[in-house]
Amino acid sequence: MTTTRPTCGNQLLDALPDAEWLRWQPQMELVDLPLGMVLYESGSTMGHVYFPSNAIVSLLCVLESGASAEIAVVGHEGMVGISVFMGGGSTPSRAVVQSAGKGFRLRASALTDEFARSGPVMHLLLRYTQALITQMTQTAVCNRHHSLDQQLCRRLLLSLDRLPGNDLVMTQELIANMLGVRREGVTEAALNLQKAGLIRYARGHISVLDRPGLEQRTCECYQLVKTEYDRLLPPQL
Amino acid sequence: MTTTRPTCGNQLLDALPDAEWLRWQPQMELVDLPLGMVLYESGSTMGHVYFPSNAIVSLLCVLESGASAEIAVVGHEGMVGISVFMGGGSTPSRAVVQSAGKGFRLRASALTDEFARSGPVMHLLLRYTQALITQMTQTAVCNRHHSLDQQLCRRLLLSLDRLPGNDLVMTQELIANMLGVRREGVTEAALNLQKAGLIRYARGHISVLDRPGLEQRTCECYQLVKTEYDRLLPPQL
DNA sequence: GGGCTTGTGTGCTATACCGAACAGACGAGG
DNA sequence: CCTCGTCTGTTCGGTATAGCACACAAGCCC
Repeated sequence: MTTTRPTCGNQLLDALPDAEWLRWQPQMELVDLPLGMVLYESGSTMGHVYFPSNAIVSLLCVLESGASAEIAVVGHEGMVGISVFMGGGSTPSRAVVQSAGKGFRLRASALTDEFARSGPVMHLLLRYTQALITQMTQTAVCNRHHSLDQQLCRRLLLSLDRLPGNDLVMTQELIANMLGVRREGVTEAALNLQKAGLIRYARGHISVLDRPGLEQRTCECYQLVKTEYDRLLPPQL
Repeated sequence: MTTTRPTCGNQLLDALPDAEWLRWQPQMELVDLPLGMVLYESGSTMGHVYFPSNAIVSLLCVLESGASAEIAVVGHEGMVGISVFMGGGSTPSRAVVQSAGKGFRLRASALTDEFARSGPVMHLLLRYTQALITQMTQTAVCNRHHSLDQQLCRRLLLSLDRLPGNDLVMTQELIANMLGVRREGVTEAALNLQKAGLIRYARGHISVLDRPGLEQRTCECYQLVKTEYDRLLPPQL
């Protein structure tokens, strides 16, 4: 019997080969990611990359007018800060903690060093980036063509997939910012879902009562993105 | 005096170091890219990658309902088929020639071989991918928050940047498919621009009369993406 | 010329979402 | 207890776009 490596809760980290894991371990910091924490501002140089374990991070694109839209969600399946290894070192978007929790932090230079080895880590990160791109593009079409009800379902499922249990902590105001719509619109959509018996919520706390119901009510975008993640990043590597 | 290498019209290819250029040259095919040609279908395996010279390719995301939206535009500044080296080998989007012209084609395996060398080509392609991601995300917010008039301006400028001269060949129907809106909406927006003296058009032919006017009327998204391309892929490498 | 396709303009209704204002309801803290 | 801030529900009017139907005009083929 070999002693198995302890899992850290982040799928990318847990998928690392042992050699890489040993190299990284001394440099990884476990950090708190409180709600609202800004990991990167638009255009800022990224000093670290983050691997969420039970936290969820939103990648937001903010316009001059202050209006915004979420372009992707990152939780225990991914990492925040891909432009560190893609090049450029910054993006014109903002990364905000949308559900508090913990995550691992690694200095950007450590990641670029690892990336320069062109080993399995590089290919893992590139496949992850490809999956992220799919999420972004599908979100874009979804914005354009699907109803707010459907988008709300999709968004709830995205959070649900990245958290244990069936409870979410998120106000309607927060959801509105993420979907890029008015708060009142979210109120209405949430009422629809509540009337249908799919969710129950009160003051920033949402309990999902009928997850299959949500999956049925949402648009194709949710499943399509999920399938692509599974294809590119199989749970068992 | 050394003999200078002939330029081929694609910025990525022209930016290749001589060593890589010599390796690639025998494998590159110059191909015709007629209007409407589908380079990749959603989910299909990519056998080649394409480097447009004077053609323009749209990356479209198509929904089950048949509705679609363009997520990015690729012309002489880039390449089509990034998922070949990102991993996976396919994307859930479609690549269609939106303006006829020529381009260079390379077998996917040749590109992955080159990529595996982890040389300057890899970093160039990754930076390009990063720029493409920016274009996708900005398009997503733009879809959400900006008016059809502004989006039409942006879209015309995108084509204009990738073609010589001031004339575009594109019907309103085609533009509507790309922007993910109704054809009638495009008619109205185009009328606005024509009344303002910015463009003139007739039966699929658009002449841009006042490019600065278009730039002024469009939203921030256009300039932001352009700036990011210039940052990541400086014209002089 | 006649008949066809393609591209463009227009007129309706329906609906989804925005903007703003406001009312109630709950929870925390003094 | 009361106050205050946060979160949610509701309302009303305005606008942008969808969906549909149709008219017209220009080019193409016969």
